[in-house]
Amino acid sequence: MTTGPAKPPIRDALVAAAFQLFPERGYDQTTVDDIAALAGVGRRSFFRYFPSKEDVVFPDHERSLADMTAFLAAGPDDEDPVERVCEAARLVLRLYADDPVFSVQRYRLTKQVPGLRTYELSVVRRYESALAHYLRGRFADRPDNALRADVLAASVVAAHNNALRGWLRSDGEGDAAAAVDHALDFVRRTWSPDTGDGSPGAAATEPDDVVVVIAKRRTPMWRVVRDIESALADD
Amino acid sequence: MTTGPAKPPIRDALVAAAFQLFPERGYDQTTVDDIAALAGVGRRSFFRYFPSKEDVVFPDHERSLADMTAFLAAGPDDEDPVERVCEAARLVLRLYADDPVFSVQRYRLTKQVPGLRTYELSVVRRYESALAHYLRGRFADRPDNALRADVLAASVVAAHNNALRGWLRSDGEGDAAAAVDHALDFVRRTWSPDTGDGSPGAAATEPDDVVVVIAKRRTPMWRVVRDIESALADD
DNA sequence: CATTCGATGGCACTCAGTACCCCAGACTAT
DNA sequence: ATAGTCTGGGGTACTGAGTGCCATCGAATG
Repeated sequence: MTTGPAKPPIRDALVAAAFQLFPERGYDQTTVDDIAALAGVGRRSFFRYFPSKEDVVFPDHERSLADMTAFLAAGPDDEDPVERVCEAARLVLRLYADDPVFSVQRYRLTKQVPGLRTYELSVVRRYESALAHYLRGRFADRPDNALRADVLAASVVAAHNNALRGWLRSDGEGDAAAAVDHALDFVRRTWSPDTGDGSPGAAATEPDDVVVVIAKRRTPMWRVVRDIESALADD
Repeated sequence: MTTGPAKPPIRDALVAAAFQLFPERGYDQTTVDDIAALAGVGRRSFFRYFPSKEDVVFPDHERSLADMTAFLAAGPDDEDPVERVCEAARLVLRLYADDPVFSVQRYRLTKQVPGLRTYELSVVRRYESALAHYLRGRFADRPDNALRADVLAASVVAAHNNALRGWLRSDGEGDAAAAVDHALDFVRRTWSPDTGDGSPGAAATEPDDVVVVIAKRRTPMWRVVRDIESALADD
């Protein structure tokens, strides 16, 4: 009875009705009354399931956002935060890739309805804020931790969106996972601690409990901290 | 000249009326009729000057966006694109910093009205798109130019917003230009080694002195950072 | 003086979103 | 069983944003 196939809940009926009417008449030309009528419910019930007309276009983003924050919170403390947020981005992508038909349909809609584009922005922003919040905590012991967190979160989201949009433009034909992996790899390369030129040398090879760091004055603080951290790490 | 005093006073009156009423009654409790009535014009005229109620909160963003795109287009081809977009971000910041009272007032408003936050997001997005479009062109000869452009544009915007928000939170008391310079410097440094164009900033930091730090393993990070910071400080 | 044009006000309309009340069915206490 | 009440949906009326249409007024122009 719980998973009866002959009883689609009202919520699903509303989503189905909306995505039947939107491609036919267009988003603006479809009223909430039309959707409710086609779904066989009263207009009032629509707003019981969706706080606004726009929300029916993103029916399960609330759950997805909750999933992502839970995923971030469940991360072990010794995991590289950069890896963790990249994995979180992959999690979101999977939500799109698991239902390509629906995702492409929605993409076409949002592409040509300014109001939906704006709404989608606010949705994406919440993901970005969740990432930034997580990173602020993980970067708490670094200078400029909020700035670092905001910029990295924005970078990850931008890379994710770049790959996702490319995949959506191809009608969901290509390999979404590979595309997002490539994009995230780009971000990871510019952020991962690679021993570059001019960085302070860290004599961490000695097995005793002392680390000696030699840094030149006016070395960027992030380089110093980065190398200290890797030198202090127990691995 | 085109910038003569013959500007429509109605528009300014509407903005003044809106920003008088919003703090009094709140944004949602202020109707467009109220604003128009206080400005001494008909309700219909409000929508002649502003396409929506939200637009009156960002009266000159359209001009600002045009300024920024023009600034990007006017850049010489031999200039480092990273520097150019950073300079463009500074341009936008100046628009806020030039009128601190208005900017702080608007910040307080957008902070507590979800609809305005969403609208501001769409505004910021247009700046980011303009930056990304410019960078796509400048990165045309590199692999992943679109990805590189999107991520860098997002980073610059995130850094700019981080600095701007900090300044706005302090009621416009601190040095906004210095804050955004610091934030943009962070972005520039994480991108300079990767862009590898021999940016002018890289050679300028010719270290002349050396500092040695000795730390024990598992020392709290904040302690290490504090000592390093004071040792590296140029005083 | 008549005309055209641009800017404005007024009116009426659609539609999203909300407040309030009603109704039907299910479950429970007596 | 009868009454109480809890829940989920329906219906009505209202507010307010945004739009289309037309009348008006004033200035520039013939």
